[in-house]
Amino acid sequence: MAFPNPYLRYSVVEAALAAEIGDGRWAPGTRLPGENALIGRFRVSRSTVRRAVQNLAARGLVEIHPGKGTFVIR
Amino acid sequence: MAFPNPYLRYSVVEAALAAEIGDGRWAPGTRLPGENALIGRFRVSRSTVRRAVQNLAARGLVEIHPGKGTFVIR
DNA sequence: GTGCATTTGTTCGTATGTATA
DNA sequence: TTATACATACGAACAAATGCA
Repeated sequence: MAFPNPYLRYSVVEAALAAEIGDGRWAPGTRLPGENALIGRFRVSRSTVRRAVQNLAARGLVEIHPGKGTFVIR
Repeated sequence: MAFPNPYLRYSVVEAALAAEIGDGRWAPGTRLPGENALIGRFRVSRSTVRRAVQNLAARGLVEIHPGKGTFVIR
């Protein structure tokens, strides 16, 4: 398929976070909510949150720092 | 069936790992590569890897420890 | 220096849905 | 219909890195 299925949970989470980063809801350098917070907010599992965040990292939107958190790049 | 079909993917993975254990590539007590590593190495799905490894466990070649890994017995 | 809490990393367990032969 | 195989998704446990009191 050419386009990712928008109903895939990790895609939903990823898109929501990417949109908020694009909107400037989080300034560059700020920390994203942690995995537990995202789990609560999106009502998904940790693995789903992790997949979404790792996709954002692969897209260059965030940087993940183990033990510290995930930070917005731009 | 008396003999497993060698073209079944899980049998291929199972046989490869069993051969490597028999060859001593992994000493007893060492940890096998995790499921994700085997997925990448054999280019199969997680369920296929899991089936292969569980067959090895049923044969007494490995011991599976959830949250830790899979370890060679002999 | 020690211990604890927080956060991300890793690994296996399980269930479900889809596609294929 | 059954068996294989893949992907998604949830959960649990263990582990490592970090920061702070």
